[in-house]
Amino acid sequence: MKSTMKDVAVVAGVSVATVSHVLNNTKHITDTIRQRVYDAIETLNYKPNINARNFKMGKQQTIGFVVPDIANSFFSTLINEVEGVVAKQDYLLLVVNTQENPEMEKQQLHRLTSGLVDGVIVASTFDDYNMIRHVIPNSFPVVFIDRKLKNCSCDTIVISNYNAVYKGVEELILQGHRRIGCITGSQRLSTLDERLQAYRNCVTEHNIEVDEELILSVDVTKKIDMEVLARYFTHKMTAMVFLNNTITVDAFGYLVHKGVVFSRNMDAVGYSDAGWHEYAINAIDVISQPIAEMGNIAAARILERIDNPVVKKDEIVLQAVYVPRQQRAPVSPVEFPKTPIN
Amino acid sequence: MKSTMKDVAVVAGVSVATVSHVLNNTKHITDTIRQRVYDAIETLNYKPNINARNFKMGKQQTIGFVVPDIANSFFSTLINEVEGVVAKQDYLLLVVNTQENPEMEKQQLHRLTSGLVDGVIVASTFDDYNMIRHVIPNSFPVVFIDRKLKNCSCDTIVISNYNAVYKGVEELILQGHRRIGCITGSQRLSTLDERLQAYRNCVTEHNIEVDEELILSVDVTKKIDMEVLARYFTHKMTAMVFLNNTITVDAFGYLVHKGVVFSRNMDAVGYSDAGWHEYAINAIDVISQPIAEMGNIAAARILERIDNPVVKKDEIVLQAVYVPRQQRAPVSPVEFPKTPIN
DNA sequence: TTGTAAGCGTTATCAG
DNA sequence: CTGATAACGCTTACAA
Repeated sequence: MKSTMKDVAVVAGVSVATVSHVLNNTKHITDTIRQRVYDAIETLNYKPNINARNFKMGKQQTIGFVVPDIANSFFSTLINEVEGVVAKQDYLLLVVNTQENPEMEKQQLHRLTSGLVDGVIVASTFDDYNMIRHVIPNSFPVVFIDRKLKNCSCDTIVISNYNAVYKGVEELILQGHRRIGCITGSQRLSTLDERLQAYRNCVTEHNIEVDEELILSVDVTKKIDMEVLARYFTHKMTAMVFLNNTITVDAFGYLVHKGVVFSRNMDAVGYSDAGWHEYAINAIDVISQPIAEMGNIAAARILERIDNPVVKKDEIVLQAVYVPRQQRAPVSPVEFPKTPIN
Repeated sequence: MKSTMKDVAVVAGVSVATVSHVLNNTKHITDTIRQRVYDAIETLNYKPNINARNFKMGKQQTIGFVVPDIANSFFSTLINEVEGVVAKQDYLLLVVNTQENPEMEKQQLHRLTSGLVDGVIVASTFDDYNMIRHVIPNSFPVVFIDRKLKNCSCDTIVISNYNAVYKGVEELILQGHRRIGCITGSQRLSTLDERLQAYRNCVTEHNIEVDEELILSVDVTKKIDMEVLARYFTHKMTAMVFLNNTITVDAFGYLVHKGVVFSRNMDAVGYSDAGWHEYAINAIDVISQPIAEMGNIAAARILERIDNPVVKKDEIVLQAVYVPRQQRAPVSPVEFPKTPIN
């Protein structure tokens, strides 16, 4: 049977108040009594019921982090960043994984916000706050991250990739490329849409017609099917744009496997993030997102809102940056890869 | 101000008991009253305080999962598996990340087990239960996973890699390789030690002297430093063994980058897991761990222990399997890679 | 310095 | 079918 504070009090021959006070250092207690209490705790193997405490105090010292895909390195680095910050303030970060499933996200948000955590950071799969408004108590501390929701008056921290992608594509064009492929994803549209739009705009604004066959949309929660890639790469593109980290890893790996040597047979700009080895970063241009910064800001912000709840929309937009590879090897732009790709 | 059940009762003109009953479907309530309650809930925007409920019930419907490195695909796939199982039983899986830090693990275990969760699955950084015994209440439902602890009478589910690694190394030897390098990690020793031991034993038992220079130990929580790899690969090995997934990714990437073509210049056996693209799996032999099975078993087991706490050690050992690549290209065994590695 | 007792929001046991 | 009310384990005025 679990022992309670009352048991401890009895064994120590004091009152529960005293026990509570020695546990929380909230009043000065004689050393002798203090010792008696400690002894009693020891013999009873007493552990305070944190749940009773939280209930009484109305505070949990926990923060929830809702992510759509825990296996994506973008989110796992984010998690590590956030954890680093909140742990310092003695908060426990509870991570829940929605698996890109809106229904799950709703349920999990509901549970987290009804007493499990003091505040929650959400990388949502929804694009409209009205879809989840009813599961979140009014003025509950929430920070949305990575994706902006419509009709939402919560703090939101996102990364704009428009300029970076535009710059990256433009660079490819300036190198002479005309057939530039682009692989995007079908999920989390608001983030990927912006990037795809940058690609489209950049191409068009450089007087190249957008060839829809060069645009491939894949399920970013799965590995890309090799057959799909094989079919796609028959379109004789001389350069590629990969619109997120998992796409980059998969497509890059595929192409290398097929004998493509980047910077020679083909140019590419892709996403780096964690999980990447330097060899790849040196082979292609990358777009680097300020993940650490976003994590830090989100963590700081949620802590602030917990301390000081306030109904105020505050939207922070960080900028991804385009990082060209160091030594861009000379490349004959319109030349088709020497090693056939298929 | 947050509204309570009492407020709802007042607005609906009923008693708190009634409100509770309509909320929990625990007694038959007239439709009219039921509707009045629903209306009151609606107008007050009432959400039950889950914390008060949990406190009262002594049950959380949550399970904790303590992992050392959330960014490692081994653990993230495990998380997804476990989540799949427990979610079906209406449990919320709370993932906490210890970042391979024993002190953090201890604190987090302490907090989780003192009321936050009903049971906990732990991939521990400790190797001795006595180090954490005092933070876990007696007979609290715990399932250890991936790593076995000394002095521990909890359920434990591990994967034995000895046979698989032995088989893999043996295969390399049978192919004619004599200088077989091995990269291992300095953390989570009990798991990696077994694998390293398999390597050593296999080599020795085939009358090859173990060359300590061929064994490299790296920090598995970081990317492997390229300079370290460069130095290491001067030792003219003709085949490699990579003892976990992150090592495999890093070293494989490095070597490919340096122009090595696996199955031609070099043979290797490594770890696959998620996060891998097929191109790599086809290039080297892999050791495949039954991650999904481990996750499912662990989840089922913790649920069982929560329902029916029992002090009984039960140790389950799953077996990793060696999976040779399909078409092993002809390879001149002792030939040094044509492309210099450095 | 220590003890008494109220109360946090629910659930559940009784009566009505 | 519905309503009082005790109880869960703890914190915290306030009293002694």
